[in-house]
Amino acid sequence: MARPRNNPGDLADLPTELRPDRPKGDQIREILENLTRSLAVGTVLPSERVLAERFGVARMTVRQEVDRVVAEGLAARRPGGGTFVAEPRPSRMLASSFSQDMVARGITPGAKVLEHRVAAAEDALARELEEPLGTPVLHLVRLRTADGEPMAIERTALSLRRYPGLEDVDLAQNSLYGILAERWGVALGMVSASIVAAPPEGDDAELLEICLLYTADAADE
Amino acid sequence: MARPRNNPGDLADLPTELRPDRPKGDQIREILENLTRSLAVGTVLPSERVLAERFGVARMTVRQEVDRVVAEGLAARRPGGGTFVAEPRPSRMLASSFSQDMVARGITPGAKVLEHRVAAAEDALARELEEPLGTPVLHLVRLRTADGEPMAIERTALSLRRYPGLEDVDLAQNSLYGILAERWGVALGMVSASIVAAPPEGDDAELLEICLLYTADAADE
DNA sequence: GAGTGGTCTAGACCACGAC
DNA sequence: TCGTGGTCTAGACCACTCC
Repeated sequence: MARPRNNPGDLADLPTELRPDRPKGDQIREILENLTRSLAVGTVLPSERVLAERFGVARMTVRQEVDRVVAEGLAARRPGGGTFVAEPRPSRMLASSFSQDMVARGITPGAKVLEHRVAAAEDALARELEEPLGTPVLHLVRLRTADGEPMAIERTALSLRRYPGLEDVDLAQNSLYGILAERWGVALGMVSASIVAAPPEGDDAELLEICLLYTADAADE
Repeated sequence: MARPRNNPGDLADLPTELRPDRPKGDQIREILENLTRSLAVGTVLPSERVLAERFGVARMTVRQEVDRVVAEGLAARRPGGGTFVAEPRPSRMLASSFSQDMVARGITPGAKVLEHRVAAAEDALARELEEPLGTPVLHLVRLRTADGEPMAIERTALSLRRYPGLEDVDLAQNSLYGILAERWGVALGMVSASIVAAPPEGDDAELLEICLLYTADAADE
C-alpha cells in the first residue's frame, strides 16, 4: 500500500491547515524551519508528497520551500533517500564549495597548501569533531586563489578516522569537497568546514595573512 | 502587441535549441551563467517568459534555474522590474544577511559595534567603492553575536555619499542590510559587504579577535 | 495597460536507494 | 518493488513597476 517509509507520527505536531491570508509557501517554510529545529540531526523529514497532501497543496509548492530550507542549511537532501535535518551550526552558512562558486563565475580556482599536518585531537577539537580523544586529525590550511589572485584562507580540521587516506590526497589541485563527495560519499550539506574570503587588497592588506576562519568538520553518523 | 521591454537583440547569441541528451535545466543554467558573465553589471536579462519561449520549455523550468543563478550571486531580481546582472565579485558568495540567517535558525542575532569611524576615502578604497577620492566613508566593525555568543566579526566600508545619514543609525540593534533596504531601497544582491563566521572556541581561540574580512560595499548606479 | 517576477496548481516521467 | 527526490509541463492569478 501507499505507506510512506518514515514515521507518520512525525506529522502529529504539524498544523493541519494553512491560514488563507498569507502565502502558503511562507507558512510551509516556517513550519519546516521549526520542524528541523525540533528534531535531532539526521532525522528524516516527511517526504515532499506527504507534506503536500498534509497541507493540501501541490508538491511543487512544498518542494520550492524545501529548496529554501536546504539553501538555509537547515536540511539536506539524499536523492532516492529522503530529506533530513542538517547540523544547525552557523558555520553552515558558509559551507559551500569555493571551487564550485568560482567556476560558476568563470574564474579558475586554485589552491596553495600552507599547512598539512596530522596530529592527535585533544579536548576542544575532539569535542568539535565528535571524535574520541587522540583521534588522528588532518590540519589543513590552504590559500585559495581565483585566477591566481589570493582570495581566501581556508582552515580545516578533518578526522582521519572518518576519512582514512585523506592525508595522501593532493589538495593543491583538487576540490576538498569534491574529494569528500567522490571518495567518501559525503553530501555537501554534511560538511561544516567553512571558507572565508580574504581581502584582495586595501588598507587592511597587512591582515591578509592572518585573516582566517577556524572550523572543524563534521559528517554523517 | 506582446513585445517585451528589454532588447530582443539580447537573445541573438543564445543557443536556439537544447541538446536532448542532457537535462534542460542544466543547459539553461549554463547559458544564463555565461550570459551574466558576458553582459555588463546591471544589464537586464531576458524575462523568464521570453527565455521559456526561446528554449521551448515551461516557465517554471527557466525560473528554477534563474533561482539558482541568483543563489550563486550572478544575478538579482527586481520584482516587477526584471532580473539583472549582479556584480561579479567573489565576495558576493558571502553576501547574505547574518540577521536573516540566524533568525532562520531560531537564534537571536545581536551586534556590538567595535568601530564606528568616518574618514575620507583614498586610493584603493575609493576605487573599490567606485567613488571619487575624498568621499566620506563610514568604517564599521561589528562583532556579531548569536544568542549572546560571539560568532563573527564584520568589517564594512560604506559610502556616505550613497547613504547619507547612515552614520547616525544605531547599528547595534539593527540589521545593516535591513536598514539599507528600508531607507535606501538597496537590494540584497547589490551589497557586497561580507560576513565571516568566527571560531566559537578551540585551539585558535587567540585569533578570534583578528579574524576578520575586509570588504567594501557597492550599490546600484 | 503591458510586462515582470512571485506564487501556485495538478499532474507527468525518470533515476536512485532502501528493502 | 516502491518510495524518494529530480526534472518538467502548461497553464493560472496576483502585486508590482514602468510607461
